[in-house]
Amino acid sequence: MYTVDNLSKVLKVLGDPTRLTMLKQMEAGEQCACSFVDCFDISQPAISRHLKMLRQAGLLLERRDKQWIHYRLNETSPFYPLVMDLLNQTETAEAACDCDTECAI
Amino acid sequence: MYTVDNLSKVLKVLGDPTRLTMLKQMEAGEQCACSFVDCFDISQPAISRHLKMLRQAGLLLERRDKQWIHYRLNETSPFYPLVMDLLNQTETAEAACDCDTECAI
DNA sequence: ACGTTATATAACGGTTTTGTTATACAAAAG
DNA sequence: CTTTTGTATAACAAAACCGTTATATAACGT
Repeated sequence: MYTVDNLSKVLKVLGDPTRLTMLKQMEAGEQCACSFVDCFDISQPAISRHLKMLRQAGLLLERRDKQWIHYRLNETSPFYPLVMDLLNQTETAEAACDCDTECAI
Repeated sequence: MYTVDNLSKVLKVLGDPTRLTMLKQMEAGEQCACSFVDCFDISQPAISRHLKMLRQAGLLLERRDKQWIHYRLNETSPFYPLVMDLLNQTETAEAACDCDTECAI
């Protein structure tokens, strides 16, 4: 069971279209931070902060590979089932977002 | 299927402890606006605005009875299943909140 | 060593949120 | 008609949010 406080904090983090789209993209698997920078029309520092909020909410895990940092959904988060449920019910981001990730491992 | 935009807007509205607690209380059935005023340590206008946000998100329906306005979950909202799912997984508000609703119909 | 690429942080500004108090409106009660 | 009770709106202030640019850090490539 969630508490109202814990759940409302996570929902607040989820309640942003940029962050929700990021999560949707990570549904397919690990994503390099640089791919988000390519996908969105906001600055790299803005991307970095959105990722930080998702991380601090415990929703993401990161893996460093050389100079690239790859983010993925944290399957051990108590909110992971909720997040997956939401993402499953959400349309794929339309913006095709050429995430061919040059930085692919 | 939700769109990222629609879902993020609703999650933003849900991402507040006061509003989430309000919804949790309405899980049990219709609630008079005045009962919320008794329950929370915020002013009546603040309560009124939280209710308005929930209403505008399509999550609530209202029923006027004399001078009292009763709110209930909108079961026809496309987000109703999601809201119920969340509420079911959330602990009952601890603050006993003497909602014996003097204003009972 | 130096420059380049990827990421994070700092500092700042505009907008939104969330509370407040004061006031208006609606309905009931005296 | 005037007062009381319940609810909504207006106007305002403090805090949070989300973007920006500038700068720092980390790791690689030459």
